[in-house]
Amino acid sequence: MPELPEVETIARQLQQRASGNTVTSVTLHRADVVHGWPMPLCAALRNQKIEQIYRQGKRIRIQFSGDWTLVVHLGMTGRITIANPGQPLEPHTHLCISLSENRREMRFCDPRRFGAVWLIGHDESQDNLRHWIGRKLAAVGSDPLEISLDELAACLGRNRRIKPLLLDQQPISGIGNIYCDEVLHRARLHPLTPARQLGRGDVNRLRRAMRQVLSEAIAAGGSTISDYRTADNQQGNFQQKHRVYNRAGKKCKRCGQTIQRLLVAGRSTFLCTRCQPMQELAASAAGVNRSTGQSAVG
DNA sequence: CGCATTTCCTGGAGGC
DNA sequence: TGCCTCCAGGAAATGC
Repeated sequence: MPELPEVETIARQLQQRASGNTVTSVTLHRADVVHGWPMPLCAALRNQKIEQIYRQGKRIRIQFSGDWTLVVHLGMTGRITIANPGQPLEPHTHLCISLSENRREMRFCDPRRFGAVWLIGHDESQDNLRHWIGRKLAAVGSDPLEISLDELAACLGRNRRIKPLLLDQQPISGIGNIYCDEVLHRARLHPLTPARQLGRGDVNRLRRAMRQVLSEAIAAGGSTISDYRTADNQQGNFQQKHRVYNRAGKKCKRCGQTIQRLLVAGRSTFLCTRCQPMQELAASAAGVNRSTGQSAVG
């Protein structure tokens, strides 16, 4: 399940190995992985130079000369790899972009097809993005590695539980089920804690936990649970450092308590109830930002 | 508004 | 060995 660290790892490798290349040809094996504007993608990208590849939330943006940007969402099982000439096609390879340098190919492969690609203009208007890509995908939330304390506090001033809020890509983009649980354990917050209830100290801990967990995971090349591979087709290593995710029944690496599994927002949720107790309502009253408590109408 | 549920899809795991 | 069922989940749509 590619989340921020996996997507960042892939984007950095692609930027290093593919940018500067010119596209010599494009083969689309499955037309329906292209969402949005019904654009002749292959023709549009041929002979265009790849200017830059970077991450935005969980998406990879590939910027071409000639005003085109290819946005890729890897969904659950998506991969983008750089293949050498003659390397056999993996099953479920949907899009191949041939590169000028050493006849290599950039390949998008996605067995479960929860992923997709969109071709948009560099400066596509928000109206167009909403229309062709969808409201949620058009909106870009704050990056968990760059969000300020005040911004994070503002995101949390909602009447929602902390886990569904972190999984919502609208306010904050990049965290998925695995890193959500890892971050909440590191921050010692119960996944069902009402976000509005968090005090300044909690928010600070949450922000620090996000930065620590995500940057350590990037340094480890991401987490390989099943399908994830880097652009060089390597596995990540961070799964060995998971403290709660997929560890139900095992001992908490911090306190030794047995890790529990819950269902939150329809997702498997792993936590240590000793490290992440559900706080009493009264206990947090002192730290709550009351100024955001009023609901603005109109 | 928030939240649970369902939908899309395939491969891997477990039961018998 | 083989068949069956269940399960994983990102994000959208739907209903309460």
